[in-house]
Amino acid sequence: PSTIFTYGILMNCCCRTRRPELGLAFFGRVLRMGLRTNVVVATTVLQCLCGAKRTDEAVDILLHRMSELGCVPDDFSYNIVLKSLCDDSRSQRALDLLRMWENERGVCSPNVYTYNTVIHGFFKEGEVSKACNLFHEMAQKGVPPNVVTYSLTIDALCKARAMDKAQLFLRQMIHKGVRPNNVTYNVMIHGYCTLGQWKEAGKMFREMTRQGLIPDIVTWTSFMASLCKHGRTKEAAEFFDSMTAKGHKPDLVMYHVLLHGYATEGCFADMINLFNSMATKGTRSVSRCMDLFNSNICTLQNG
DNA sequence: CTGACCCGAC
Repeated sequence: PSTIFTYGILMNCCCRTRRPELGLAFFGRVLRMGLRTNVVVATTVLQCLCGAKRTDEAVDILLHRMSELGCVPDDFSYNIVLKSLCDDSRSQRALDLLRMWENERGVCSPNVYTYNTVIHGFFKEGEVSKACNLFHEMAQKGVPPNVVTYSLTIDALCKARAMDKAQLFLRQMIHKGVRPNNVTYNVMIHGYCTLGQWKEAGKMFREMTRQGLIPDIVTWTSFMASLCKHGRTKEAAEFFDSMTAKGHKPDLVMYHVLLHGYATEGCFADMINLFNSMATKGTRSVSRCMDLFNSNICTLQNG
């Protein structure tokens, strides 16, 4: 009953559970069985290669081998490989590939995911002007920046301690009708907290809730991290306690932040207590991954 | 069956 679709699902699963080589092994079976590959499965192969840190092979397949397999790369194919190049700190190479894609004039062209990926890559590498050029270019080419584009730009400005410019961008996006989301406000709040500008952070927090947005675990964690960095771990701990008392489940990052705070201030007894409560409460991220894997295995067997 | 952004870390 195995069709190319079931292999696609299985390979995707291997990728998500961090077993890209296994996914590639399944693709080997697809080839041996003589099943006809479609563009989604070919793109999943790219994803597996990228996950296995074999980006150059992914580029080669994207540019040369996909047509041999009888399919045309689509926007997903390009975006996945571009992301991998950017993750490897080769954003300029990603931009070159983006240019090649534009010149192909095929069925699809770079979209908002594409630009966001490469802009983010440039910001991460400190290539601010290249990132800004792309920001302007996308709008000119009829791809308006969305909430992600603005959020990652605002994040870069905040990390460069340019809070005034970040604030300007926030106003600009609202003016252009792009609604800020939790991420947008989280990076602003984190920016102000990092600089110890608690008052401004509070303003952002109130603006966020006024917009009907609900602060999430990232909001709280970054707030706690800033408290710890300013030698106020005790307040961070009180915050943590009130959160858990309200039934909010801390995640691994939140524990790490508080543990690191305790460690910095030499509160070793508190560290041990927290460590023990961490072990009993546990985190479910790993088991969730396994659930995903199992349900997809079932799909395969039923197919 | 597929893609982009925020919190830690040494």
